[in-house]
Amino acid sequence: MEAALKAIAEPNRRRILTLVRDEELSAGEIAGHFDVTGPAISQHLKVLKGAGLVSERRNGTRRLYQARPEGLYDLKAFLEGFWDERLDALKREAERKEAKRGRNS
Amino acid sequence: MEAALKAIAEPNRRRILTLVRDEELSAGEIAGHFDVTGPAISQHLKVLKGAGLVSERRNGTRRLYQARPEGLYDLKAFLEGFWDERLDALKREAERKEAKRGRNS
DNA sequence: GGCGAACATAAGTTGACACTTTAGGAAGTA
DNA sequence: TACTTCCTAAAGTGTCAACTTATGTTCGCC
Repeated sequence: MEAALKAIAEPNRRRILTLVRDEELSAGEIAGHFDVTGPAISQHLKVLKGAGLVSERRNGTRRLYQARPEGLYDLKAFLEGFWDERLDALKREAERKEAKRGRNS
Repeated sequence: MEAALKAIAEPNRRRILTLVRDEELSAGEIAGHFDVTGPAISQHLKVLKGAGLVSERRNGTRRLYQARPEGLYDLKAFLEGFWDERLDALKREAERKEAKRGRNS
């Protein structure tokens, strides 16, 4: 999760991710959407791939990338868990107070 | 969302966030769980507060912090949207191919 | 084999950031 | 007021990461 989090913390990488979410694009096509140089995009793609957020497929001299939503699964689970367990804690707290009030009445 | 993402990309800040998720803790109590110095924790708390991930409440000479799950809402929505729209795109793609097959048969 | 296209990798620069030590401010206590 | 506690603010330092230009590397084509 750490790697995925670091990866999507960078705005350009989030943009790349949305670009290749629905369609497979080559590195050059991706780079065409940005102001930075090709190598910069290449490095970003490497980070995204290392984090498991994109897949790479070679086709001749080109490399095609596409999003891999499973790579975000752990992060999604972490966030949802954060909510759920927080709600559970609040619930337990409320029940504890309720029980205390019952004893005092 | 950007700020929240950068904030939780740092491991120590994630640990802080889980520490104050269910109970309100003072800056000193939080710092007690880490090896780094107090000021370092203070800076992390500042970042978390700036991102809307924790609330701060003063009580005498102490400052009490607690997680604010709403601060993660945008990020959660982004991740869920990433899945949902991706699935929609795949569905549309499948339907398009299905229609094409129908015409050719 | 030679050549160009599409990318990746290498090397170097710059800015951000997580940390440190030092100093300052606000609240409680004698 | 003086003193202590708790914490933040300021200033400095080392490391990392995002970018640049320059240099491979791999593939298709003549």
